[in-house]
Amino acid sequence: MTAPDTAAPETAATPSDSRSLEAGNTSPEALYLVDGSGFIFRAYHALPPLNRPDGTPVNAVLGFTNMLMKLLAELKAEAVAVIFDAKRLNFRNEFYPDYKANRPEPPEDLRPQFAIIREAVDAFCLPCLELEGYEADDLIATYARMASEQGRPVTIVSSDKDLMQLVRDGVRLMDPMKGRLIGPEEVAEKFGVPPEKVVDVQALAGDSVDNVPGVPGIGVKTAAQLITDYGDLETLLERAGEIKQAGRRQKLLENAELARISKRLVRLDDKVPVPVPLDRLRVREPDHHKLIDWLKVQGFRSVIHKVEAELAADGTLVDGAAPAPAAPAARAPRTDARTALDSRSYAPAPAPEARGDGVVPQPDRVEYELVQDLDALDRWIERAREAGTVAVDTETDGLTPVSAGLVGVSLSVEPGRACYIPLQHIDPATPRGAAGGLDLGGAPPPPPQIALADALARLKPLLEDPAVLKVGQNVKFDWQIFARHGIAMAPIDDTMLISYVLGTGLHGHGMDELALRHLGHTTIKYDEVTGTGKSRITFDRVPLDKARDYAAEDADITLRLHRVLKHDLVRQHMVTLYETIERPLVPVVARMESRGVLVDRAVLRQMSSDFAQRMLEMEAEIQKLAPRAFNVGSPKQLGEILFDEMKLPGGSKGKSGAWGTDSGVLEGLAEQGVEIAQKVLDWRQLSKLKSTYTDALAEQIDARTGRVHTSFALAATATGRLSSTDPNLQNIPIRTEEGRKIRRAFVARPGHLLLSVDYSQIELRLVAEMAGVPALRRAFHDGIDIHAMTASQVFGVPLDQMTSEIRRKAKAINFGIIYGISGFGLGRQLGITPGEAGAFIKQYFERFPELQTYMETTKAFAREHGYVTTLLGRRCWIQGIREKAPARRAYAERQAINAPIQGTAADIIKRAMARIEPALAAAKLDAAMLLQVHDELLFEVPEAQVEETAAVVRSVMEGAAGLGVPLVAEAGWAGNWAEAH
DNA sequence: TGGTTCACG
DNA sequence: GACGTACGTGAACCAG
Repeated sequence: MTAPDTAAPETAATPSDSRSLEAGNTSPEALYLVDGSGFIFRAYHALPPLNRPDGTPVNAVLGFTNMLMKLLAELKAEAVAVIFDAKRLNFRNEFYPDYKANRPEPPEDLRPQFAIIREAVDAFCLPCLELEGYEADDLIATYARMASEQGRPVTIVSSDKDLMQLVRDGVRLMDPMKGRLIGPEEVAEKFGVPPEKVVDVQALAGDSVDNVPGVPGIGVKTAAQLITDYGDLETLLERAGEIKQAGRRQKLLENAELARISKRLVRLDDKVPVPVPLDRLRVREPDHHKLIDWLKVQGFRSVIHKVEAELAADGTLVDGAAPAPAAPAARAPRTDARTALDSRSYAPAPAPEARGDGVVPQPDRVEYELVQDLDALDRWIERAREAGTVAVDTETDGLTPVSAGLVGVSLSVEPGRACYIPLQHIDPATPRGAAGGLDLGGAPPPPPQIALADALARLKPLLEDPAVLKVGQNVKFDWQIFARHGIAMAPIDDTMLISYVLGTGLHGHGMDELALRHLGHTTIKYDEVTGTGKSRITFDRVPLDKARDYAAEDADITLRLHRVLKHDLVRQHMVTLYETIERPLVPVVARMESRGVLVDRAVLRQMSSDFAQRMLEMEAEIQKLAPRAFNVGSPKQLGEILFDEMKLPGGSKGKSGAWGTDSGVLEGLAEQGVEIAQKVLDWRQLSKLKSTYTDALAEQIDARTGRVHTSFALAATATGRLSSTDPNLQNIPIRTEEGRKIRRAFVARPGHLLLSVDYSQIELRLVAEMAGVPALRRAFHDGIDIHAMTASQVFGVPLDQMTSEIRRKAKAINFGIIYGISGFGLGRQLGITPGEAGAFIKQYFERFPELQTYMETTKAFAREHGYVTTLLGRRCWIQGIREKAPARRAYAERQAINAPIQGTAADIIKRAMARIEPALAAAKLDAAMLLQVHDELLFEVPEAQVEETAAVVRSVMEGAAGLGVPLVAEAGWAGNWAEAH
């Protein structure tokens, strides 16, 4: 295929088009070459699904149209060509068939948009080019060379890094999404070599996206170093024997030919036969009737409005004749209003998991089977074995993994095809209490289903088969259910965790949300199946056909999500984090939850009644001090009493119009001798302890295990931390003496002790490491009191003259650094004015300039990419970092500062957790990990093994990161948690 | 359901 | 100079 008939620049162009050049125009005409193919995908991912009135998907078309308008309006380009890839195969495939072979087919709803996008180019009267046997990039390279030789400036509009090799003086790259210009300097920054050597670097480093092999084990950094040292690829390969590092030398010697092939793959051909002469690439005034008609067909009403508004502003009547085709400048409407595409450039970078390329062809129809006999089950197991990957989901009669009964299992091995195996269903009409297999006479018989034991006996070998990958959504739950039936599910993958790794902080990772986001599929909701509220039934009472539709869909969707997300994981280079940090944690945390922690109910009960008693007394006193009776537990009423009726000073109202009565406010009043304020504070503390801890915790003790089983959420936080719910065991009191008592109720079982090991100052150590602050690093190396050291440096007080007051200030600043410091926040913490706090911060940064640089660099990175990264490579997406409102942006910037620190600490303890179990096993120790509290791990240990266990755990924790700054873990043990610290 | 408060790291 | 604040969580309670 040559130039497509939709473009028709040859027929429309007249000799007059090139007049300005022939007339010897003094400023040579700038040429813009638009990488159309690259754009289609960017536009597709940037916009949500969108259909035109006839149902045809057009989200990529709209994105593309907006981009074209913006380009023409903002750049006032005179010469533009939009260039597309012709076909999947090109000359590169002749000598390397695998080139781009890992590129999946484009998504189904993108395919029809390719032709429409060419219509768009035509509607704007722009040349639309492609060349069979070559890629768009080759055409771009050729035109760029031709124009460059005529001394014309060239701008390549693309975000494809493969085009960076074309950059030179007079040829620049423009990233249309970010609006960033890329010249030789930026290329050198990215590749570590000047543009003309980019191909050599790429040839060595390879490219997994395009399936360019490169030399295994050599990345961009190493490649740039080698090319810089040896000058070019050929010289390097000839002299590879001289390389000192044995591994690198061997790799290069072995893979020299691969590198040469890679170079041929990545080097663009700048001498291809162009379909349209260079001087015909001109912008012409679009035919507005035609343009608007076309926009109408697409249903792009907002674009039409903009075109019309612009034409009216220009005095060009829509009804009037189109201006002469020879008009040299683009007359496309200016778009001041933010288009959908515009807004992308202000929003966070495109979601990494935005599905690129239809990895999963979505089925037109689904086939969900009810499996009620062993033959059918065996057929499914066989299919799973053949496929090597099976999505698994369990249905239970409860949400608590330690007690929920297994009701059924669903499996899927190919998109659109799944089964549900009911195992413990009962007839919906069974009277409550008659379940459980006991024949109480009146109960109707259960529906036909395979006996639980028989089914599990067949499933066990499959679920434990090392050659079959079991995929689940929140697979920790299913793992626990199966574990209770003697099945150790492995190996596993978890779509929720993959999604989390790709989009930490970007969105939720529940299945319903993921199905909608990636598959455009609305799932059947659990509530629709079981009902809600009082009339909710347990899943074992759901009629089988309904249960099948719901449960099989879960497995089906999980499998389809797995294909999409696994692919994105590779593309986003997040495989390592997922496989080394997140996935190994699933069984570890599952075991922690299943073990639970022993809580002494008697201690809690005693405390509850003690608290209740004291609260009653306090409340009586409070009422006596108040002008009238009120509800002490109501902040609203308290505020009215204190500030409206008692007219106390220092009150301020929040945005909801209510008086603030938080502890800070009450403490202020108490200091002035307001008795009621202190009493309310005391009452509140007890109220909190009683309702949130002593009462609630006692209720959470599981009837069958006698222990408390929290649930650790693996994909909940924006930084990579775990969180704990039902109950939250990560916020058990410790800071006050009264609260600390609650920890005495957390005990070890007979013959055991609780061992607590926690990282000392891990976040501050990470700051020292990541920001590279020599003074801080040295202090940690030397084991100096870090806050005192900081105080000494910032306030100029020698260590031996340090006072606790000065140290306290330095400590507050150190913490402030971790939180993304602000004068206001620090001032509030220290009880000084924001101005005074600002002066401290300034002094601090003068002493530790690396910190300020680090913070600025981090913010700039977040602004550019939309995310920040931890030391182990986790990406934390920061919403609002490009917000114009200063307050919101400042908030996002503080998050951007904090996330890499908090997130790295989270990564490190996760890695330690995964390593501790094998380390204990190797040392023949029987300790059991029970809880993780961000920088602390709690174990239940046989008394005789405590010291040895402490040593093993400390050593694993301290060695979990391998940093320059030492990590220190401290251990303590006792019969209860309060004293183990 | 949203706002407030407060427990933890 | 305005913006409205320290970062990350979850649970209980009140009030509408």
